[in-house]
Amino acid sequence: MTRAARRHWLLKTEPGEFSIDDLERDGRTLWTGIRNYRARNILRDEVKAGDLVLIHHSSAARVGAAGVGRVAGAPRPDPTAGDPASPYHDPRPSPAGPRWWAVEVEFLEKFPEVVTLGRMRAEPSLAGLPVLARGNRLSVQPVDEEHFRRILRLGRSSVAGAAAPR
DNA sequence: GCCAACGTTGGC
DNA sequence: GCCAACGTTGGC
Repeated sequence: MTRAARRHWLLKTEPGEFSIDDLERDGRTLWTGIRNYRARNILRDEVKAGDLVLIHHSSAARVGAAGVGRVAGAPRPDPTAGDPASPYHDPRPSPAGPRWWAVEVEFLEKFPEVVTLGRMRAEPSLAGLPVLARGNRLSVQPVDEEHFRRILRLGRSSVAGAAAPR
């Protein structure tokens, strides 16, 4: 383990817009449309190529971690910000350089079942995970490596999981 | 659809 | 720079 250890993140998406299935189908995608400064700062300044990300479905029937991806390149200016045809178009001038940033994400795996927020909350070892905090709206969030591993384990074992509600 | 929590805007 | 009003997010 080096000091420059790979970091782990959670990326929110509304599956009605873009889901883990879409990412699996496409193989990779440019993760655009982040329009919050705190999320932007994390994306632009901290996310590195090779970092692993949980793909998190929000505003969905099953809210939670749906799979895993990997950051496939350095963050770059979000092209949708300058595209009048995009719902994420931001017409404001940005004289000091790009305001919004995006990053390429490649598909790694889809969990057999979404690891729901309820499932995560039932897991004492996931205490402190930012996405579980009340009122947390950040669309790019850090995830501890240990938390990441535990969610991965939950996701991979969810079919065989004993406590899956029907 | 409700509504709590958060973020942004804008008058002062 | 304060802060109230407004808009958005997002779980439920």
